[in-house]
Amino acid sequence: MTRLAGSSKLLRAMNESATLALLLERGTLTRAELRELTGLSKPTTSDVLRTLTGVGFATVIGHTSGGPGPNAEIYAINPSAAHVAALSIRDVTETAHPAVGAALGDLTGNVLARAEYDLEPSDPITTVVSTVEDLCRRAGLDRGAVTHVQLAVPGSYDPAGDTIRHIDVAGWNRPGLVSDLAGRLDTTVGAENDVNLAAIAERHRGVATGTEGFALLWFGAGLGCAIDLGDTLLRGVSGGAGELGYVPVGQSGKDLQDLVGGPAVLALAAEHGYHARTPEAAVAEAVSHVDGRARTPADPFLKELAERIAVALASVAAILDPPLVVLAGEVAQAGGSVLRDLVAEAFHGATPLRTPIAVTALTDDAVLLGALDAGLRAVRDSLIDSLRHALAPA
Amino acid sequence: MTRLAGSSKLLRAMNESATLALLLERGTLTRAELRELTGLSKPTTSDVLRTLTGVGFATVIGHTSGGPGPNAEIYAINPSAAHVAALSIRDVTETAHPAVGAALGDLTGNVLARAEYDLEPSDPITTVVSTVEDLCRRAGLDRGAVTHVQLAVPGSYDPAGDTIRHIDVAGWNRPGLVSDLAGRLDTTVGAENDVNLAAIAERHRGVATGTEGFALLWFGAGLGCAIDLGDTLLRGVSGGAGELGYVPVGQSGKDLQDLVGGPAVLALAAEHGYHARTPEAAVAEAVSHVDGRARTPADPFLKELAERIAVALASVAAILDPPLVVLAGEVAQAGGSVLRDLVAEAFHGATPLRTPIAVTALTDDAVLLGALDAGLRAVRDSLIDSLRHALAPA
DNA sequence: GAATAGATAGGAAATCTGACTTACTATTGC
DNA sequence: GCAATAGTAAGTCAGATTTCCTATCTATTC
Repeated sequence: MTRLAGSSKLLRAMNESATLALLLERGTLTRAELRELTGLSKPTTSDVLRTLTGVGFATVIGHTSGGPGPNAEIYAINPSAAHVAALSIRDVTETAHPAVGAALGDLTGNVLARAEYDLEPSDPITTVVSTVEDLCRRAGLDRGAVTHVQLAVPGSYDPAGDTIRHIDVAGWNRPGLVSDLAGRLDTTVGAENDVNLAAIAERHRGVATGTEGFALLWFGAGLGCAIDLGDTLLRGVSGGAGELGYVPVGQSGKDLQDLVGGPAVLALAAEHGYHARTPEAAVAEAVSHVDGRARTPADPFLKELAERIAVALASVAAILDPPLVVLAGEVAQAGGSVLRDLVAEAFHGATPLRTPIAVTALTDDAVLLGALDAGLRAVRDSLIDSLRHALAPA
Repeated sequence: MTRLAGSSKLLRAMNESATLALLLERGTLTRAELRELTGLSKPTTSDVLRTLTGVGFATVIGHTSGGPGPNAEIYAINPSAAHVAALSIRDVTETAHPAVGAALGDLTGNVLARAEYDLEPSDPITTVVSTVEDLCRRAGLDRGAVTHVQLAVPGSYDPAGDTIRHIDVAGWNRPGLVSDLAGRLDTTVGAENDVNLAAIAERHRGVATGTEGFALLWFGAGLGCAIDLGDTLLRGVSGGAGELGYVPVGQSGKDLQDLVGGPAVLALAAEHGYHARTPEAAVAEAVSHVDGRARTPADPFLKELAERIAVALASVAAILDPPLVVLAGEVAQAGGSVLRDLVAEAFHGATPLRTPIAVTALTDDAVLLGALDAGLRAVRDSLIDSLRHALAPA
C-alpha cells in the first residue's frame, strides 16, 4: 500500500533508487540492460548513472566486446561504497565474557577480514569497538569506512525498548546499549537473534535459497526456531518468536525443552550408552556407527531422537504449513541426512502433513554469515533510500 | 522494496492513487487536509480531485462552515463506485448442498442487503449467480454494479492451482471453479478460508482492532487457526496454514483434534454429565451453571476443557509469540469470559509465556462480515492501482 | 558498410511558487 | 441594531522549473 505522493524530484529519486537496487541485486549491468529493466529511456538512464557514479555508488567495471558497434560500458556497484562488520556474540556457558566471531565485508559481500576472539571480561562497548578496530586493521581499512555493525546475540532484541533480552552474558542486557554503540562507533548498529540470522544465511547460501518461505528449527545447546516469510522474518512481540522450548508436550506439564533440549538429548544418549560431553558429539558418534554398518536397522538412540524431533517439527508444520522445514544447529548438523531420513519417517508416520524436510547445508558459522548478510541488507536498504531523501548530484 | 521507475505519468498516477487511498482510509477530507497529508501543492491537489470526481470515484459531500473565508468543499469516496457481494458457503454436515449467508456492501462498507439461503442441490455456479442476483434485487441494484464477489469457504483456496481444497461440499473442489465464476459474473472473485475471514472481521470490528498482529484460534465443529501479521494473513503453502488439528500431543500419536475438536469436546461434556447435540450447547449449559452460582469452584468440565485449550494456545503462542491470541468459534463464544479466565489460568500455570488472551467480540456472523471486509479491501486495492495503470481524465 | 553505444536537442507532462479572485466572519462605527 | 470594513482562508491562474521522452546525430566496432 505505497501511497506515496510527490513532485518530479521524487521521480528522479525513485529512478535512482531503482537503478541502484538493480545493480545491487544483479551485480553488473550494462546501460542497455538497465534500460530494459527499469523501462527508462536512454538519456535518463545515462543521467541516472552519471549521478550514481558521481556520488561513488557505482563504477564502470569494464566493457563488452564482440558485437558490432562500440563496446558498451559495464556498470557495477562500487564495493568500497560501504562496509559492514558482523559480530557473533557467543555465550560461553559459565564465563561472564563472550567469545566473539567477527567478519568484515564490503558492499558486494566480499569478506575482507575474519577472526575469532576469546576476550577477557570487559564492557560490551569496549569489546565491540576493539573488535571492529581489529577487523579494520586486518583489512587495511580506516574505521570510518565501516557504515554498519551487525550483532548476532544469543537472545532477542527488542527495538522498542532498545534492549537485548534473554541474554546470559554480563552487561549485554543494559537498555540503550545498541544506540550507545551506534553513537560510539558512528555507524548504524543492528542486533538480532542468532537463530534468526542462521535462517538468513540459510536463505542466502544454504538449502533455503529461492524458497517462498521456510521454518528453521535449531537444535543445539538451546532450542530455537526462525520463521522466514520470504522477505522478512517473523519476530514475535518481544522480538523472539520461536520459543520452541515452551511448546507443551501434551498435558503432562512438560515441554519440548524436556524432549529435545540439549540436556535432554544428552540424557537420552546416555540411556543408550553414548557418553559424550555435548549432545552433538553423542549424535555424531551414533551416526558414525550407522554409516559404518550400512543398512542395518536404525540405531535406537537416533530413532528415539528422530521421533522427538518429529514432534517439534509437526507442531511447527501444522501451525505454519511452510513450504520447507530446515533442521539446523549442532545436533542436526551432526545427525546429517541419516537423522533427516529418520525424522521424515517418524514425521510421516505421525501426521498426514507432507512438509519437505532438509538439513542445513552450511558447514561454516551460519550465525556469523547470516549476520553479514543481514548487515549487508541493512546497508543496501539505507543506501537505496538515502537517494530518496537527499540527493547530491556531482 | 518498491523499486519503481517511470516518467511523469507515473507521478500523476501515484498522486492520484495516494489521494484515493487517503479518501478510502479517512472517509471524508477537505482539500486542505489532503494537501497536508499528501504534501502536494494546492493546484495539484485540485487537479487530482478534479480527475477523481470526473471518473466517479470521489464526490463533494458538503461544505465546511464557521471559520473565516470561503467554505471548503468536503470530499468523500463515492459509495456507488463499486459494490461487493460476500457469500459464506457453509458445510451443512451431511447434505450435499450448502447453506449460504450473503451480504451486499457498497464501497464505503455499508450493507445494502443481507440474506440467508438454504439452497436445493445445484451447481456451485448457479448457486452463486442466483445468490448475487437476489442480493442485487433486494438492494435495487443492477447486477453489473457488483465488481467483486468474495467467497468464504470451509476449506482452503489454492490460487496457483485455482482450486478450493479440503472442502466437503459437492462440486466445489473442481479446479477452475473460481475463474469460471469470474467469467460468468463478469467480476473479480476471491475465495478464502472461513477462519481466515473471521480473523479479518476480528481485526476490523472485533477485539483485534489496532493490534500489531494476532493469532485467532477457532473452536467449533472443526478446529482452525488464523495468523494475522498486521497487514496480511499468513497462508501456508497450500493456502491453509493453521491446521491446528494436526498439532501432535506428545508422542502418543494423538493430536489436538483428539483433544479439542468438536467430537472430543462433546465426548468430554458427556463424561461430565452434559448431554447436548453440539459442543457449543454443552459449553453454554455449563457456563450458565457457573454464572448462576457466582464464585463457586469452577465446573470440572469447563476446567478440563480450558486446560486442553491452553495446550493448543501454548503451542501457538510459543511458536509465534503473537501480541494477542483471540479465542473464537462457536465453542469459545459460548464459553465467553468464564472460559477465557479458566484458559488464562491454565495457560499461565503451564508455561512462562504471558500472551494476552481475548474472546471474540463478534456476535454476528464473523465469517460473512470478514468476507465483506476482505472483498472491500480487494476492490479498494484494485481501484487504487487501476489509477496506476490506465487513467482517463474527463 | 551495417549495427550499436552514447550524446544532444527539442518538446511534452507534471509539479511548484506566488499572485489573484472570491467568499465568509468578525469587528468597528454610527 | 444595522451596515460598512478589515481580515482570513479557499480555490484558480500564470509563469518558471524539473524531469522525462522521442528523434536525431556522431562515433565505434566487426
